[in-house]
Amino acid sequence: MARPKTPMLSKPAIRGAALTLIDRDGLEQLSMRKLAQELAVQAASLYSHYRTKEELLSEVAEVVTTHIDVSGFEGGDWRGGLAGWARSYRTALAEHPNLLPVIAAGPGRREEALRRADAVHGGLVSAGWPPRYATMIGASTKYLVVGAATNSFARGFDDDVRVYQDRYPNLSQAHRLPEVAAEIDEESFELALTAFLDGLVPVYDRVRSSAGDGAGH
Amino acid sequence: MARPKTPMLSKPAIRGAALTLIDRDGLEQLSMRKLAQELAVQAASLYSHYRTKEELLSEVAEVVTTHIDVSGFEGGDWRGGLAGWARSYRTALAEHPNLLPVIAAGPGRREEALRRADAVHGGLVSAGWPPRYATMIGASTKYLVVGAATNSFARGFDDDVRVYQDRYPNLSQAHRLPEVAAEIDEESFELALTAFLDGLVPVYDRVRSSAGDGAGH
DNA sequence: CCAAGTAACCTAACGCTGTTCGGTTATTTG
DNA sequence: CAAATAACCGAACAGCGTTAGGTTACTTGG
Repeated sequence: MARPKTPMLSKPAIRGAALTLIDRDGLEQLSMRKLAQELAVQAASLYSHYRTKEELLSEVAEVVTTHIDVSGFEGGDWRGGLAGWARSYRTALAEHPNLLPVIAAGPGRREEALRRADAVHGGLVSAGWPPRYATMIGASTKYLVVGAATNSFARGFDDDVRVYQDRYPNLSQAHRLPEVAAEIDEESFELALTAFLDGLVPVYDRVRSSAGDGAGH
Repeated sequence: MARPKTPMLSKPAIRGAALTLIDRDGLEQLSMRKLAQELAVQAASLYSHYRTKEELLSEVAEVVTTHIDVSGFEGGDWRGGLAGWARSYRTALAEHPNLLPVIAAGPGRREEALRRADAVHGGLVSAGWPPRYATMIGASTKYLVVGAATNSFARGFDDDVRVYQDRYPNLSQAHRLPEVAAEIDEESFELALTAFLDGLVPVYDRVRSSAGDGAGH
């Protein structure tokens, strides 16, 4: 075949098929050949639209990143803004757990990811945090989200609960049954987020009361 | 060549060479052929000692895991125990950042990783936390450590600071310069850990004062 | 309106990957 | 002392990301 009358491929179509395959079969199972097959095309044709597989994955991650909400900082509510961002971030990752390694690899040059990082930083500074703290708090919150997602979705423990049964008495196996695993993950994340934000309040007060001491930026 | 008089390979030797190559060239650059070459051997010979590359990587991760210290829980000091575990965990990851994806993928069936998870859980329960909270706190702390390590070492942002310069005014580029990046990472982690532990104290008091209400396990 | 250029597909191939097979020989076991 | 096992080898398999070069449709400049 040569060039078709109507194009068979487009960046959105490729992205969509890639995300579908990743969601269904896992990140490692995605190959350019399989992806091409899904699109009824030869693998080499994909390179007319994306220069490398990495570039494609980056754009797929970008799409998912778009669903992260950073609007909660309005009105100077840094606590609510952070909590909303963190929950929305975690939800976005939860919807495409197999894509996590790509997203966790960092924003790189992805516009949407950078725009959001910028918005969070700006929201914290507007609420009164010194820029240096804003950087650290943004990073810390992301630690929590990415760490939680990694542990939850990367199948942290082995599926076979019987492995732990006898040898590790403290790993109460009841908590690791698949049925409750998701619930535990959710609660752990909420506990961590709440404790972290609670622990940040006195820091905020301390930092604010000593504003101008040279503790800023 | 056939079977040599004295064995050229051993599991520790293979593990060691693998870790060296991973540290030097990165996880993706490690292939069975390159590893074999480093050991002056053919790739197929490695399969006399390890069934798959995955099994090898798991054992390499196990070695690194061994350096994580969980001894700080003695005397019922859950706060000190957690902090010590978290810092030691982070340090172990920092020494072999390229191995992080393997370790973050979860304990799987690695003995050392499981033993440590068990020890942390036991330490928390001995200190008075209900088992369910012990599970969540262990998970949360790991979130922080793994998240921090992921963000720090996965080259979160692009090396070229100029990319951000104009378009994202809030991402104060000074904080992203390579020279201070490590410092920021360290401080962010400490801030997050301290805030998290501080935020946990009131939860502890609350949970303890209502012991026997049915809030346990 | 036609020529040149570009875009979108193709087939074929390159060098790489993890892994398996069958062969050879040294050591261990019954 | 025979049989089994362990530890190496060379060669090969299927699959990977990617590139080169070919063919044809659409778009653009003169």
